[in-house]
Amino acid sequence: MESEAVILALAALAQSTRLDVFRLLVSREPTGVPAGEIARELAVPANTMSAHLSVLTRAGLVRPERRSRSIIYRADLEHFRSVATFLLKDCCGGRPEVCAPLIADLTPCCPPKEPAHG
Amino acid sequence: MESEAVILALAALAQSTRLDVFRLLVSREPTGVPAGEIARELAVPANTMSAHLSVLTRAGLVRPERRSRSIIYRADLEHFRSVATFLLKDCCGGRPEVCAPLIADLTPCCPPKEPAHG
DNA sequence: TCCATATTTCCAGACTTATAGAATTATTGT
DNA sequence: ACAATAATTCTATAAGTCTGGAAATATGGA
Repeated sequence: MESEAVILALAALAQSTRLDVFRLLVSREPTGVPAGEIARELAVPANTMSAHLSVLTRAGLVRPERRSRSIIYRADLEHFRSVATFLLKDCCGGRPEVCAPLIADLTPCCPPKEPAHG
Repeated sequence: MESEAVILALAALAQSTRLDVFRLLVSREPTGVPAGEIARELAVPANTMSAHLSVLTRAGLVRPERRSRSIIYRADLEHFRSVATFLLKDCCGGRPEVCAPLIADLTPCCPPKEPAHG
């Protein structure tokens, strides 16, 4: 991942409406949400929301797909993960003491795949 | 962590000079680097750099400490980690399939503490 | 006190972002 | 073709950011 792409993603998320949109779309994976409904749920005018969705799309964090009259937006979790990876490796490279507690913190919600016996 | 604080941190890192500063300071932990040297190494005028350092400081990502005539800046890795945790739990809550590969990706560089026998 | 060093604050200009009204485009049904 | 629905683009305004020259502030040494 290029640092230019990371900056684009960080800038996209560094705005409260857009952070809310991204969280909403993550919570609605894998179904996605039409643009109008996003605007309604977050109480933002449709055209303003359209501008925000365009920023998130350019940043690669969401992807639009037309379905009949609606345009369904979905979070691109792969892209988000690669941004997070860049950030953490940047920080972690040579400094395990930083990421180890983060992994410890994350593991309870994301258990590494195990054979089902416990 | 408040989402307001996260937005501040994301905005601070969403700028190439500041991302470079943060990376530099992470690589120079725990010694830190004086403001003037940061400016020199990144080829940015001192007053411009001062503005960027102020943004990073307000965001909680770095901390200044005066030592004689110099002001030494250090990365605040704890704060950075709590930003990363917020972002990933936001994404991860209920969706282990997102963070599991990230943990897998991170683990080689940040081995969980083990008794020394390997 | 006077000077040099290190950094910040003040200020202004250029640029970018956030917002939303009005108009436009795309799709579907009658 | 016409109307209704869904979303975007056009446009303008207000607000915020980035940059760096000039001035100001803090520190330490002679």
